[in-house]
Amino acid sequence: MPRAKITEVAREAGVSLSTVSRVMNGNQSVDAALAERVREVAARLGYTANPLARSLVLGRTQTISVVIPDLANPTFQAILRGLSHAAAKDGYHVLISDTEERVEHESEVATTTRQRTDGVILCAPRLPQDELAALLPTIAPAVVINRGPQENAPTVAADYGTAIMALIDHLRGLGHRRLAFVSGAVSSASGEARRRALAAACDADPGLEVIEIPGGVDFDSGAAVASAVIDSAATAVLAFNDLVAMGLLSAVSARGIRVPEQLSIVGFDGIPFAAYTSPPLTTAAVPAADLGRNAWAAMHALLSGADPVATETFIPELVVRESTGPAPR
Amino acid sequence: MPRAKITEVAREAGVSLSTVSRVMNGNQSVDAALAERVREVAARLGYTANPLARSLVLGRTQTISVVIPDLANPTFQAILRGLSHAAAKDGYHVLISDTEERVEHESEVATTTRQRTDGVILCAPRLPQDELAALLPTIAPAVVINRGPQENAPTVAADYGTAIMALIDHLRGLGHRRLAFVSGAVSSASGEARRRALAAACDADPGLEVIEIPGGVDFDSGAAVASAVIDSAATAVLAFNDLVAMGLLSAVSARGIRVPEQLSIVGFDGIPFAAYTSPPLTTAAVPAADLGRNAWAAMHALLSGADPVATETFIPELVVRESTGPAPR
DNA sequence: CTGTTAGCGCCTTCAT
DNA sequence: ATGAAGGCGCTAACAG
Repeated sequence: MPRAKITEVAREAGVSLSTVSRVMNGNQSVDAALAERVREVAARLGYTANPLARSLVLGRTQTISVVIPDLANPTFQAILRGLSHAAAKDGYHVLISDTEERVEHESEVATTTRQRTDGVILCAPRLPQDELAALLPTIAPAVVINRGPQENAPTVAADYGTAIMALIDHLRGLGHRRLAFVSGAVSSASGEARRRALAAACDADPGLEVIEIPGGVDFDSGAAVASAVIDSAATAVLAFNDLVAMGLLSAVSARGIRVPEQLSIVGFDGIPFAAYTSPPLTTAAVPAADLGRNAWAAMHALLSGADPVATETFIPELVVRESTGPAPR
Repeated sequence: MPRAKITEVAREAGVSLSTVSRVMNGNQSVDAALAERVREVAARLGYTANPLARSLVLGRTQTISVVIPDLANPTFQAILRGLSHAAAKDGYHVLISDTEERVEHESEVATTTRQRTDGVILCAPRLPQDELAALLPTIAPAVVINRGPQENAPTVAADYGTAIMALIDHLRGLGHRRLAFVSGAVSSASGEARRRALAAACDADPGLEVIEIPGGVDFDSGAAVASAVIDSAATAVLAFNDLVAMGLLSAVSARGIRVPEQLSIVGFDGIPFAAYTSPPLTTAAVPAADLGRNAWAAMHALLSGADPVATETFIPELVVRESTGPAPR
């Protein structure tokens, strides 16, 4: 019960505030014996410096703000986890904000939370680039996750384009030529990256065809596009993420379609559960925890005045499981 | 960019600090015209009161601390999500701490984070009751999740006992008499509740047999006990949670055991993914987001001086899916 | 080496 | 209705 204030410790130990403060902060310039006495009194009183007061005078809170769009999404959860563990290891606290996919609030949340923290790590896939660019300088130091390189903040991101390529190559290798792409309903940074990669793949291989089917980002939206996918006559489908893939897999299976014999499905993200569907999902595993860990490392560097890398990129790993197989016929 | 301090606003508006403060806090005792002018200047300068300074003088931070044992666990994630959404709605921030299942740190984390927040919501299933009891008064106000009623803090919990009963009744109804229980390796509050319910069921029905198999709390530990489960000759198994159930389901399936024809499996928690395994998992759905929401409500009441309910209990819902079926033979 | 004196930025009596 | 002054609890010059 850190009820005790520095004043009481000082009085009890018969010294001045400054001395107590020095001792508590490990300032060597205090007589050893005196320091020991102070420490003892402090211990006896259960004294700990009030972090708020320290923050006010020191100008730092030992806390960072993390804003993410959706705590229900396993990928963001993993990012948060890696981040929070890493920050904790360095003695930092994490203030978490879930914007619940309401893009209009992201800037404000970032700004507001920034005031009570030392910096913000921003995961805002759908925030328009110009807004983001305008926001960043006002909340520095900031680190951005899963967006292209930024003017005013280091960036930690997965390379969605390359991962999509790997997925496509995998499918092409299996003989698939007509692909469906269930895109996230909303235009996100990573969605764009996916789309670009798809387009590039089509350009490179005229025999390849990709039908884009608008969808969402969760189970339900995956299930919802089942008909559209089937109607598309595609032999393989790239889902926006594993959640969508799982919803889709479940829905098409329910309609008697066999995966992968009649339809191959690939997910994206590599959430742990993707290994437990039936059949297990082929996917591109985004090292989300690493993203989080590295986002913290970048922030830590910023906070420590070290010069951080401006852009860090992770290549998702292609994980081939049983939801993909040779193209039918 | 809330760079502006109250002093600048005051100077710019030609008034005193106090006036600005009053205006910003909606204190009516300020001349309307003057107030308007101040507001305008404040807006122009992008002024916002420094939350840290306010916290220091006001003695409240508008932030609560949430400590949970494992951010990788979907149930805790859901709790956090419900909690954070509810708190945000009331204008509160959330400082999140993941103790990574290191029970020895839970007290300290709670104490430390309490100092920078207005209260702590504690999810510490394995913290010994006496330690918890000793801790609570020192971190008040506190709210405890998923533990028995506490002396010094309101409690929000799922009724594990009743849920286990429902699961057992379901299995008994299917003719199962020899059950395996894959217990979490560690003794947690909810683990005890499960065990008690199991024991009670055995007492009530001498024909019922329950073999306890020590396990963990995640996929891998579920897979790890596959042999033990098979060797136990049980016709149905209650997994500690859905994760364990999934790992187990996957492992026994790989050994050619058909679920539920040869072995019924039930999980616990009702994580979203449990619906997507093959076969989909019968489970007891803990309303985790509700737990979180209500934990916040309890904290909010505490913070507002309202008298909160001391103990709130949620009954998990039995969700019957295809992983359970009639006992073989 | 230790104590005294200023603030950090804001809110709040207390006067006026 | 407004301003001046004190203090929230602590750290950091600045003096001794």
